[in-house]
Amino acid sequence: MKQTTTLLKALTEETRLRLLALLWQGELCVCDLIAVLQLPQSTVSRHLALLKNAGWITDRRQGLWMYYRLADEGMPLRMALQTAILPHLSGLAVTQKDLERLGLYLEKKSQNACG
Amino acid sequence: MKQTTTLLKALTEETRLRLLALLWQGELCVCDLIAVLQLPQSTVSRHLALLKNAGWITDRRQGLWMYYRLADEGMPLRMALQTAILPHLSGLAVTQKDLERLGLYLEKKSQNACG
DNA sequence: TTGATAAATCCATTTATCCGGATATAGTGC
DNA sequence: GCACTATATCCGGATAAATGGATTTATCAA
Repeated sequence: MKQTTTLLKALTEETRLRLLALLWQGELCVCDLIAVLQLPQSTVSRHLALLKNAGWITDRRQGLWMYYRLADEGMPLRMALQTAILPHLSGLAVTQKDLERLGLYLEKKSQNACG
Repeated sequence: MKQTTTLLKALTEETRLRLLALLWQGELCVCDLIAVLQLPQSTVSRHLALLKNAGWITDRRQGLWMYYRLADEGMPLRMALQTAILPHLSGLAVTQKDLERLGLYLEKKSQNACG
């Protein structure tokens, strides 16, 4: 039961839902997420840590950057919740704005990388 | 987004999950739920009110008794979450004990009604 | 109207959660 | 080792939730 409520508690905060919706698009590093959400670094990092502890996401270090992505198949409840929630999130205005910002941000980032 | 988090927040408390699992069995009145959960009346009543406000359950008065049951079809997100969570809950030890207590309680209750 | 019962609401207290600046840690390159 | 950057963690204050006893409200029956 504890594990169940931990999993669910992780979902009850707008910033964390926005993070999950963004990570649904694929792997992103913390600095990407900070740029898109436009929130303080400590806030984003804290929410990511909580999502990770709850089992929603996993991380991977590459040099200085930490990349986060949705966790792989695992707990059936988590998979079922994911199926229920992610499509719903993508219909919300907040999420759509975030995804738009993400698109612009990644575009600009790739230009810089080549220039 | 607010509605989404409200719906999810309602799920982040053990007592409320136990209530939902019990009501999955069918309509029950507050006194039934108090008897099974063995918690103070004000605690149970408060959690029921919260679940109702979030849209998870509906109530119906019959004389002195208030009967609660899971809400009918409605918000797609709620239905999807329900589908994800209720089967999971019924596999948990806490829920199984509750259902067992419910069975014993209802049996005793029906005997009293006839005797 | 009165008395009894079921349930909701109030209240004060405790507990959990969130926030963001400050600080610590980890990795990179010189 | 030292400077630099990305990220994690710490900390004190603010806000939100949960708790359960006491009180209130609603309903019924005599």
